[in-house]
Amino acid sequence: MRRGQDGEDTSARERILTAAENLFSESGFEATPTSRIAELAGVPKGLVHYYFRRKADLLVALVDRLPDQDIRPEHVVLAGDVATSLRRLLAELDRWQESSPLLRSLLWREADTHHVVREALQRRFRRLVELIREVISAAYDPAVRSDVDSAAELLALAVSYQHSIARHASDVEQGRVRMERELSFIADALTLGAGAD
Amino acid sequence: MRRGQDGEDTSARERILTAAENLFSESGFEATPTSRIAELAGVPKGLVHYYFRRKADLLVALVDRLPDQDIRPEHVVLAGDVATSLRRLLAELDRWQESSPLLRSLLWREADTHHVVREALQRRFRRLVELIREVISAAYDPAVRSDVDSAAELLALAVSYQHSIARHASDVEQGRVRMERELSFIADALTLGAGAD
Amino acid sequence: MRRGQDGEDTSARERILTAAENLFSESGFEATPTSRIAELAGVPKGLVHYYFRRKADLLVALVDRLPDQDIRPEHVVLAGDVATSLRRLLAELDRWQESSPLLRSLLWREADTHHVVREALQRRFRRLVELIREVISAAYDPAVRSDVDSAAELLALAVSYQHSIARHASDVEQGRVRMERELSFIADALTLGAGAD
Amino acid sequence: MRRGQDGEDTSARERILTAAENLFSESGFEATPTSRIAELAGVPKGLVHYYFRRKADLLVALVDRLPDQDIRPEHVVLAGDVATSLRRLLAELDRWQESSPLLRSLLWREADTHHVVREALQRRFRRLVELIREVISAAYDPAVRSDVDSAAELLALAVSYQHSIARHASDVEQGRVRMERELSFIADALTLGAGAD
DNA sequence: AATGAATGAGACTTCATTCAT
DNA sequence: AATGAATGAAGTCTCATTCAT
Repeated sequence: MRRGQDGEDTSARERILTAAENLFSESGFEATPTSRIAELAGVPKGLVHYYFRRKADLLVALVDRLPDQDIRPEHVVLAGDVATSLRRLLAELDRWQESSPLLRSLLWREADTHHVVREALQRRFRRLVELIREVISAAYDPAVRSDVDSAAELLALAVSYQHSIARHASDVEQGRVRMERELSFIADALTLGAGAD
Repeated sequence: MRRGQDGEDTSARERILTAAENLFSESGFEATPTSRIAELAGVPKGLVHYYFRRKADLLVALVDRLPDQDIRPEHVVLAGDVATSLRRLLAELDRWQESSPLLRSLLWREADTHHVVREALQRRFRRLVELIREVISAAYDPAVRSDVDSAAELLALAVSYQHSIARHASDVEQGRVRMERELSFIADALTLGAGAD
Repeated sequence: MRRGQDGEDTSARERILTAAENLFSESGFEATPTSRIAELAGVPKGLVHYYFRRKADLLVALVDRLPDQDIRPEHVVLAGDVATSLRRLLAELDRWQESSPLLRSLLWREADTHHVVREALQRRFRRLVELIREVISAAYDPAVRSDVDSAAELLALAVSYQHSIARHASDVEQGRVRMERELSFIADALTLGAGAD
Repeated sequence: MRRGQDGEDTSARERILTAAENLFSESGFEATPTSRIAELAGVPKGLVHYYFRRKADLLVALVDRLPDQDIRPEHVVLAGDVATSLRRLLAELDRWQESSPLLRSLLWREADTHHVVREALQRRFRRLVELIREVISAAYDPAVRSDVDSAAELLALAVSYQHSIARHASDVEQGRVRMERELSFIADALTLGAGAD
């Protein structure tokens, strides 16, 4: 089952986690039996509990496995153009989240009852706000501090909320349009706010 | 049936729904046994299923029972003062949501797997956006249409999101502060945007 | 609900029994909830138990309601022609059973566990054998007694068994053909047997 | 798993099936709780559903387990003596059915509602008719074809019906006598029929 | 290391039956 | 006489988890 160092044939443990991620996202943690995880991962039922003694351990491992948000602000910032900078950041985030269907719903879902998840979620949200704030600051020098914070939070909300309001194929494009409008609104607000000072 | 004489003593059916609302909010739909609902409502287990054949019917009934958002924009709008108008609207919303712990988490949680809930949630979100938009429009005449839409959506997100990021007692105040900042940001943006046209 | 003396609108009690008869025949006694009986009869659930305190009482009442086998041998016998006489008897029986879907399956089904039913079934089978025997005897004088008995039983079996082997529309005709052949066989046997003595 | 050393101690799965067979025969499928099956088999309740996900699967497995009717006509036929040949066949069948209390009642009982059972029953009945027909044909050459068919069917009915009319110990002997009479009747009919041709 | 049989607690649900009205 | 709310026992089935191998 295991390959030399980073073989194509992912390890059983990894396949279990991926199966769990998909099923949890689809039906929620409680409604997903470990047997279905084993089935989807193509491993015997016993192996799931061999690697993860309790079902909740899967959640913990899933959170640990979340990819680090390694976007460097420098790579997306276009000095003097807040709107474009933010647009590039969002594109980057999109690519990065694509790999994890988990993020879009599971995290928000289970945050209420699993504190491991809640903490991860809060951490990630804070990091997201920070990232946006950095991009705005870098792209737009004279910004008033408090303005930047609010703008960052609002945009972070817009990004995060994608998952609940717009969940089905048909709504994705609509969600994108909405976010573009909101991004413009915020960017304009910042620019004008500065000019008005 | 269990009324004393003033009919104030809520009916068994109602007690069951309230128990379900609280327990679902606390632990989620799947993780809440109907037996615990019966227990909390103080009724025999069979009665829960007498009124609600399947467990999911409780969710449907809960959604049906959601109080109508009967806030009239006229009551909160102060002409010419967008920020204050919005503040008054939010205060109104707060009072109105207070009665339903359900709203703050359950709806968002179960929207993924229960389409009845998802639809209700979307309906409510649309209504919320609309309400905010109306208040902004009423308070601030020369507003450019598209600006208003984005502003309304962003604020609606901020209001709605309350539930996930800031869930525990200690965070409530913090959330309120954040929302006040965001509200100001949006109101300023609108005012300035108009001036800049 | 009740009409004067024998009005068209059958009494609630009768409607319940008919509903029970149909549902029991279809799904068996155990698998039929009294609630579905009430539903089919168009009466409130409570009324079923008002008339029949225990569910098993329905079975008893159903057995009591079985129409008496009031076929008079004289009416079907053609002296000297056993085969035709039996054919006419079977036609008569057919008409008589038509009214009771119950007979064709329920009785046999529940005989094992409900002695009321078993006794009724045995009574009816004995009466059937007797009837056939009488017809044969009347149509065919010199018959040897033991022969007649066997012939009667065999034909009774053929008649009774209709219900299990041939149950669906398509098989009914086939069943009729089979019975006609068996009837002829038996009639021939009797005739020849006599001649051979 | 529970084998001592000689593998004679039947497996848990087998014990469950045997328990189900007995209880179903006794009280019918619907009226038998899986818990009582577990109890009689001496296994925990969960194990019944581990092997047979749904209760109806027990019925399917029971039908699959039915012993094949491997009686070879050659072994019972005495050329030229139809009655004796048939008597020997019936004796053979008796011995073979002895092992399965199931056959005598359950199959007929549940055929109405479980098509798996109905199909098995029909298959077995056809096979029984065929077997009898073969024995008659082998023992009695000049037989007219249609006669043989009817005779075979009638005797098959007599054999099969044993289960309902004569169910209790006291009736068994009586049933045997009846069948002997019917067998003789049929055998005579065939012999005479041939002579009369 | 890995597996699948085994377990038992407990979930949802159905239902005959009772009873106040 | 008639009803439908109410009850609780019991049924089927699921599932996380353990364990011998």
